[in-house]
Amino acid sequence: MTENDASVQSDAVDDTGTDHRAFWADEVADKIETRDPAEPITIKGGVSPSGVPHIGHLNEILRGYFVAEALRDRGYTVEQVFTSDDKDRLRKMPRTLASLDGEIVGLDDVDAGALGQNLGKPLTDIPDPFGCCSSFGAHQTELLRKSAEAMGVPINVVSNTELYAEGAFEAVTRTVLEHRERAREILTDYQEKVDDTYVPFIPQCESCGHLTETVTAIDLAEGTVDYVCDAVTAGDRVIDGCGHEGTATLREGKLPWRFEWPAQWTILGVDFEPFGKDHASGSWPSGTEICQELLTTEPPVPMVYEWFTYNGAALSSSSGHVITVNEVLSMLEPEVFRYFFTKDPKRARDFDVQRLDQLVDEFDRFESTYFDRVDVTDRERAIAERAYPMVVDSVREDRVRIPYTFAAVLGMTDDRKLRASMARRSGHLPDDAPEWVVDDALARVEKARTWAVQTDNEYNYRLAESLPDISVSENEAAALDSLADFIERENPDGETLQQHIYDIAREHGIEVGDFFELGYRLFLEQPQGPRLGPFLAAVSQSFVVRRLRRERTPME
RNA sequence: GGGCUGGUAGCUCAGUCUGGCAGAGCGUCUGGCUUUUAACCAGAUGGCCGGGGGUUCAAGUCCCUCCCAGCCCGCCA
Repeated sequence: MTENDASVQSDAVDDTGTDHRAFWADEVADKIETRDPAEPITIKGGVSPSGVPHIGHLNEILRGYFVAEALRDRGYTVEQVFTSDDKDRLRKMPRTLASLDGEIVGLDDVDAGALGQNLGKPLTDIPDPFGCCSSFGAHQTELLRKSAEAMGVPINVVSNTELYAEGAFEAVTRTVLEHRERAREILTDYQEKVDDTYVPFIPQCESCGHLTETVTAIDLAEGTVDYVCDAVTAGDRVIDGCGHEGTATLREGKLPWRFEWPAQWTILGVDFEPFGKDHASGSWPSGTEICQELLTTEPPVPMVYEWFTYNGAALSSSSGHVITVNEVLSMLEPEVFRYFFTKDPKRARDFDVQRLDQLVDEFDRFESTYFDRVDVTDRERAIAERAYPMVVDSVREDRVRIPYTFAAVLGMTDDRKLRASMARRSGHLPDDAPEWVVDDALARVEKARTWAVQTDNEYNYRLAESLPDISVSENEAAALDSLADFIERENPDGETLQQHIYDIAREHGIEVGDFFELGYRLFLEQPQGPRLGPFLAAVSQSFVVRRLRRERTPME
């Protein structure tokens, strides 16, 4: 995230002398570098902000981020821009929406009519159903901006609508219309339904505000097109036009996506852009051809990324199967989620919430690799050396990570002191750790706790703050008292205590399993739990003793 | 139908561009005093590298072919 330590700059040139790079972002950076780009180097991403922004959209930001960092590390000035393609038409109702604080809501909870009555218009010409932004498009763009911010990626968010309004597209639009014959020819190689009537400009009806497609005349001298506001098809449905016949300037409308994308490259001078596999065999090749033949500019260095799935199924804004950046960051530290994006973009990846612990463990290992604390392959080391500094806010070797599942266990109490002391007593936090290390380590507890609650998995315990209502036999009572005495007297470590629990159970003729269960019920109000000895050893001694004696004193 | 991208251990994935002993983590199993108890440690287990064919001294890796999944070839991104 910050300046890299010069000592870890890795040229990653292997001993065969070829320029194979361990980290994919360096391979991309190589390609950009060989084109001798003007500074600042421009890296772009972008989405049409019509549904709830989800973690898949983050590819457009994070993939570029790592390339940007790789280039910055080589001394280049890099600007990362993100176009919100907010002049796009709203073509159907999203199933869910998100408030500015990332809360997902159904259509019932907002002024859905604001959207429904405005199908066919640009997103930025539709009122915000939440009423908080200047338009629905602005609201959606703000969500994306906040996602990038939450991920700690500095990007310049550019509104497409504003680019049109300030005339940034005008020259390119003119060029495209001048060469509309050639434009049509190019497109027919990629799309079947491009016919003689195709015009690469979509005017906006001055009467109803819809983006319409029936252009009847083009006057380039005047810089206008005439149109009829006919119905347009959007997906499987038809959006009616108002029938108005009018004239639009080249700013009063937009380019079709296939032209808009290369136009953005040209206007913004884009050197690199990552895109999803949906573009790979469609708008990317047509876009490059349009760039080179019509606009006589060079398309950016491309990179295709595979899509994520979420809990095994495709992410889909329209169906509502989404997980937002906010939701992820309630369960993961930002650096862990950034780490997720360092993995090979060409690989389809599932974001599996049930197994977030695995991702976090992997991150911890990645961190340990950087600090040379684990035995790994050369390749793993090379990637960690390169990518780790880009992933964390600052490189600090004395940082301590509590294992994620154990952090979830610590979430059994809300008491910060108790969390810290349990972490210390269990050996996951050094006694002399400075305050910032403790804060940092414990930051994971809330995240892991949220994960445990959300997935309701086996780490979702709650420390019973008051004495659970359970009955114990005389025999069991004696055993519990004896255990309490032992703990009070010996202050044993976890393993000693674990051993002693067995001994006491046997001494009192209680089934070992039953005695453990009793212990779990007493402390967790559940029949099972973590290894009881180490667990009780980690909790405050006086609390444990009182609880074992079934005293109704409040927790300290 | 045509094209693009993937398919490696039970799971998550490295390794494929540039051919050289099939890898890691997790899980599982076993052990850690007479002990089922989710956090620890040690060891072990784990594979038709999607199938088949070819090139090569040597193929997970290169070539051909087939199967499976996703995407594009309408709109939109």
